[in-house]
Amino acid sequence: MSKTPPQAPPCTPTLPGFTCGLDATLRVVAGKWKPLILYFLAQGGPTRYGELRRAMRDVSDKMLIQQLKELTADGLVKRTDYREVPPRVDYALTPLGESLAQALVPLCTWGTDNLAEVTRVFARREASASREERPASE
Amino acid sequence: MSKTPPQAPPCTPTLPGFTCGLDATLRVVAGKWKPLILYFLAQGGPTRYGELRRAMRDVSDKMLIQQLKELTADGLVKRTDYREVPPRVDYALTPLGESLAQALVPLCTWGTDNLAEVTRVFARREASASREERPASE
DNA sequence: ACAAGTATGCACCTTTTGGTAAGTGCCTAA
DNA sequence: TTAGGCACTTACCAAAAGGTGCATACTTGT
Repeated sequence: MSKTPPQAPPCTPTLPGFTCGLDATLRVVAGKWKPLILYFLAQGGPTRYGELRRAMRDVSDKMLIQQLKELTADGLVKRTDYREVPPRVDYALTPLGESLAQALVPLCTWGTDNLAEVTRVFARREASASREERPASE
Repeated sequence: MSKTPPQAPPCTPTLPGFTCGLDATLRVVAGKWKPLILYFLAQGGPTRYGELRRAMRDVSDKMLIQQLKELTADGLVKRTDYREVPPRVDYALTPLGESLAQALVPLCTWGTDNLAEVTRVFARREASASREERPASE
């Protein structure tokens, strides 16, 4: 028995509109930046918009704002607008958001632990990607 | 200065091409079906293509095949082709894939635990979505 | 006066993603 | 003979995701 399905994890099938709990979660955190935002907020505590923005490089204003809005609407983060003269706003996790951030920790750990393999994977992907673009030799 | 990161979780910043471990992981499992596939394989052991297909309703051949291909190329699942007359192929997790599946467990748990909230979230999303489509009343 | 920073909003556009439908080759059941 | 299942493959398309850049309203710094 080389592979023994260890034990049935809590992936209850036949839920309302979801395939399973994982499916439900994934739909909530779908979006290029949401998990990162959650995780970021989980580490630094309440954070101002600009800080977040600078911390997560490669994110555009539009995207960050949009994702923050959704997370807020979904009750995962709380937005505080101090209604000051130069605008000041900060974002913090709600309890719900915090619990989700906790659930993300193993993924982060996995990524760090297997960074070597992941890096190789991406090297391969990009290699084949560029091969497709230039069918003719270098 | 004012902001003290409480304790540094395993989200090592300044990695090769990734923001952090979480970022790395997310890029590997990006794709509407990948986490589900991994999770599914983690539960059921080696599975034939058709079984997977039927189990994950709402997935098209194109998508399932494509994602399985990528997962295979990325070393997360192993494809076994029995080269039989009516084609027979099955898929199983590699050790790497298995470890990633483990890391997904908390997400699944979160989803099941917070199913009520998640469901509400989606109800709200769809409500506002339809409101946008039909600016004028129902 | 002018640039810059603050937190957004908005219009426009490209890229990516995902879906549909058809086809392939081979075999079995009716 | 026709139908259907298997495990895909391909071409074509629509929708979603995401990016750029400009605008806002106000203040501070030069």
